[in-house]
Amino acid sequence: MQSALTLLSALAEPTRLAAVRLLWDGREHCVCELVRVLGVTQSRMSRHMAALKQAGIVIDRRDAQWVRYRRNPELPAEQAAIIDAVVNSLKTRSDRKAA
Amino acid sequence: MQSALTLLSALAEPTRLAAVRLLWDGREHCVCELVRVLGVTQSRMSRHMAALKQAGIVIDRRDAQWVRYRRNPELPAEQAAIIDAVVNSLKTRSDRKAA
DNA sequence: TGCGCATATGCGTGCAAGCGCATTTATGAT
DNA sequence: ATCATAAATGCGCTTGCACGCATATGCGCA
Repeated sequence: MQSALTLLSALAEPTRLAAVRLLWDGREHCVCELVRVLGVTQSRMSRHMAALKQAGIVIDRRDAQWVRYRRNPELPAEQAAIIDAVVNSLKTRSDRKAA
Repeated sequence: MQSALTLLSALAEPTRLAAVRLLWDGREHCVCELVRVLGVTQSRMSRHMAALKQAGIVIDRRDAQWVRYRRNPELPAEQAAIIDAVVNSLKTRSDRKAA
């Protein structure tokens, strides 16, 4: 049950959920981009990305002065299914841009 | 995004997640049964069930001195899909009884 | 070497969540 | 009426989380 709780806790926060939604396009995104798009402070974004990484949801890669985050390709299928369902639920109506 | 966050926050707590797993058999369960099965105090269980009800995940029904909870049949499909995925992930290996 | 951009982190603060205990409220049985 | 069982709730406490600010670290370029 622990892994499910870890996953759910990681997703149950607005900034992190928004970040996961963005990262779920399968591509890489640097922290500075997320900061710009989501309109949050840098330290806040950095910490939340560290939390998502800690939860095993994303992985990071250093690229010059940037750190690029992306969806963890080794995420177990059962957990990926949960996130897919969550992200899918965000596609509904006004959720496309609403906070 | 709010409804997804509400749902995720409700599930991201051990006692509530355990309760949801039990209730996801589709049948009714009174608080006293959950207290016994999950081994938690009565006030704790009562509050957590109130939280799940508040989140729209379950509904309750008074039956004599008991209050019977069950899965909310009117839960939107996108949200039900999330919970289904979560509950399904709990079926893996040792998660059957582990806390 | 020195500068600038990107990212991480130490620190202190405020707030919300979860808890147990005790009590109250419902309901039914004797 | 009294009592027993079930459930909810007021209260106070503790803890963990998220936050911003300031600073440190990593990296490339001039």
